[in-house]
Amino acid sequence: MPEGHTLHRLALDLNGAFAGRVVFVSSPQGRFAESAALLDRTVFETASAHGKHLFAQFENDHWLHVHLGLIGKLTFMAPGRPRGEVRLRMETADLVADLRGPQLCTIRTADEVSAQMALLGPDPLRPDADPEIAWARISRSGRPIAALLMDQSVLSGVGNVYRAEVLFRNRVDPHRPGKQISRRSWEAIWSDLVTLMPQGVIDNRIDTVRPEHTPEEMGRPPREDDHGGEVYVYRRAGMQCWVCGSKVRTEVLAGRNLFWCGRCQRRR
DNA sequence: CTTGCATGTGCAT
DNA sequence: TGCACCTGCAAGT
Repeated sequence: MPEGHTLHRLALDLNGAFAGRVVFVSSPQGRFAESAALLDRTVFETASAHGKHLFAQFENDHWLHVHLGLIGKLTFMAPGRPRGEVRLRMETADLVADLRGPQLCTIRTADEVSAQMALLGPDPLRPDADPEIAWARISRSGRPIAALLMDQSVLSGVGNVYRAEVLFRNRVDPHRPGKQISRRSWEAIWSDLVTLMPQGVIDNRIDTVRPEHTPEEMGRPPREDDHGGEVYVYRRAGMQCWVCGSKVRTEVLAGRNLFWCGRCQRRR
């Protein structure tokens, strides 16, 4: 489930487990063995996330840079033999963190980390984020707002679930070009992300349904969506919109499956 | 058992 | 625009 909230949650969990401690680092699967040796038995200083990127600072200007991609996972468990293909293992006497299937796992210097962060747009989960930087790009672009929200150089951390849900919650047509989005709508979208995403970090899942639209309020049977949360439109193609009852639509936009309600989402 | 799909990105064409 | 990457899970046989 790697959208931005997942990486920020992992940074918190890594800090809770390892910050300030000497850690054992290895690569059971072997592909990260040389790099793991550089980190092994050194101090894990601190972890942080920017968008979908995870950074962990170790001693000696060694920064671990991880991107989970679509299928990568970082899981915690009690010490024991690794199960499956584990690219990177970090551990202390009482806790193990195993990384599997990452898109990217490499060691960088502080300068390289800064350069990487400079490529990323403002992250709604970071207190230092400046939404004006994103608005400057969006308000000049002819690309659909649904594509701009996914572009990590415009803003970072939003993935396919948050893009569909934040556009629904703010009744914005996903196809509307950025330059035709009103300042008012953009401010509503950004502030909604600043509300939704920290809740995602706390819950470790994405829930977007407002209290007035919960199954109890709407007289619907309770259910869990495939991704493990309650959402309005994501992966609900062909099903009834929970607000207006019309069919949830889907199409591929910016290379990913987009979901939206053609009746509810008409705002500029 | 096999197949297909997925919350992502980057490279080739 | 398409696909390769790589793992887990759910659905189908």
